Amino acid sequence: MTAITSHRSKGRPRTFDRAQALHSALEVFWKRGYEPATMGELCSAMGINPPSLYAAFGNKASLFMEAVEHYETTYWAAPWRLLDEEPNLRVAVGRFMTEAAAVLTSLDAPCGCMVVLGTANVSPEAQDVHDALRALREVSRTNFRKRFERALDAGDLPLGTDVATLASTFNTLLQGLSVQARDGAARAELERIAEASLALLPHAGSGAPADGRGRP
Amino acid sequence: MTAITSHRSKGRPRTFDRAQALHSALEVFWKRGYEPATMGELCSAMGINPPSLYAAFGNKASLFMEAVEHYETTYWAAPWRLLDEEPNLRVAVGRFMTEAAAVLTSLDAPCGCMVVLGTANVSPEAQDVHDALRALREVSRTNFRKRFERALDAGDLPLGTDVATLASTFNTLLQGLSVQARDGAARAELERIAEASLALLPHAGSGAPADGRGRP
DNA sequence: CGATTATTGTAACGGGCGTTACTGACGTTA
DNA sequence: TAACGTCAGTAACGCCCGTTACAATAATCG
Repeated sequence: MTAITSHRSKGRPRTFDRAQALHSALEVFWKRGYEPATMGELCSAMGINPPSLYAAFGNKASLFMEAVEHYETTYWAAPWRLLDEEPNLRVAVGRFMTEAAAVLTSLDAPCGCMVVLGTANVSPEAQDVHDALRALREVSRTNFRKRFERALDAGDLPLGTDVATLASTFNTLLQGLSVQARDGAARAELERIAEASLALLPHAGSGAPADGRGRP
Repeated sequence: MTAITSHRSKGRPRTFDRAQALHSALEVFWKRGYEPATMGELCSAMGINPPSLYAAFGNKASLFMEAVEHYETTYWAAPWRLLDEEPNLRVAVGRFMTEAAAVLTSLDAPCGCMVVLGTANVSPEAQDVHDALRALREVSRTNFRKRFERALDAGDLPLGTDVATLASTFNTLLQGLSVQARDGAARAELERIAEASLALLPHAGSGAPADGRGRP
């Protein structure tokens, strides 16, 4: 057999495509979650044996983290850019949430978001991985908040809008969509929820509610 | 030692309080989730040894399901009744979501909802438990939907309101709150999100949006 | 061509999991 | 009091987990 990637160093070259193996690992982790995914299952899906896996990726935790990076850039970089670049706030949020609904139902099996559900309940030994994913979830809220702050400056949100809470609310809804997707919700249903979420955005021009309560 | 519960049958009576042991098991399952909670940890918390546990509760799965029943009646029966009995829709929803925020942060450790996160990612062997909890999550949405249908009849929601999607949206938000709580969000923050969620309720009198889109 | 270096497949390692024999202790019944 | 039935504690079972020796193989370097 010949090497798939050209090697400059000495030694026997690996006979599998590292990037392709990583993508296979991603699918397993996505469907099963971090701890339920076994090394045997990963090896089968990647088409390699344990020593090859450990030589190429370190151990289970580092393989998972690399898979998460791959997941983020492959599936979520574009939606977040869309939220950022679309000038109309409501269009931006609506499209982002609709894209999210598509991503969360993109695999055949019920999946949801790997970052939200991947380490939803893990044993204490996996605390490191759990914390790393929590940091990524925090990034999601920050993305929302920055977008809403810009909208506030642009006059697309009423003065006095609590953008922090608004961002938390959308982030909460986004994470809830993962649970729905994992439970087998159809993409169309997630899209309806995505549309309904736009009602959370207060309209500029209407006075901003001081305490968030509606008129009784 | 004397028996704690009076026995009418023959044989040596058990020396521990079954209900109290169940509550201890609930706390462990709540904090850790179904599979990460080990029998050793459960036995320690319950103050008994494996044979006593198996004699009293069957096995891990049946102990978990019984703990879930106990959890539902102890923590969620009252909030759901509140949603059902409070006549004013917005007050009902607002109070329910606020109560939910309190429940989801009621334990010292980060917890979230046991039904939402308890079997978030499990190995295929625990499919039965996973399915049972999914059915319970479905009940949650049904509760919302019935309440909104009543509100529609009472004129508290505009004619033509998509109550099914509205119920799904609140259910999604509720499940997202569990992820937030598990990530260590403070109760006050969950309460702010709970208040913000009221914006999802369309006001009666304003025309119901035919397609859910806001005015551009 | 040897020497070196990395990868490969097989097979196994220690450890922790859920679960259960087994033996002794205890309270009820006859 | 003697027989019976259930519970308690110790210790172990089989299984599967993530991980790794080990020897064979295949490429590059001198």
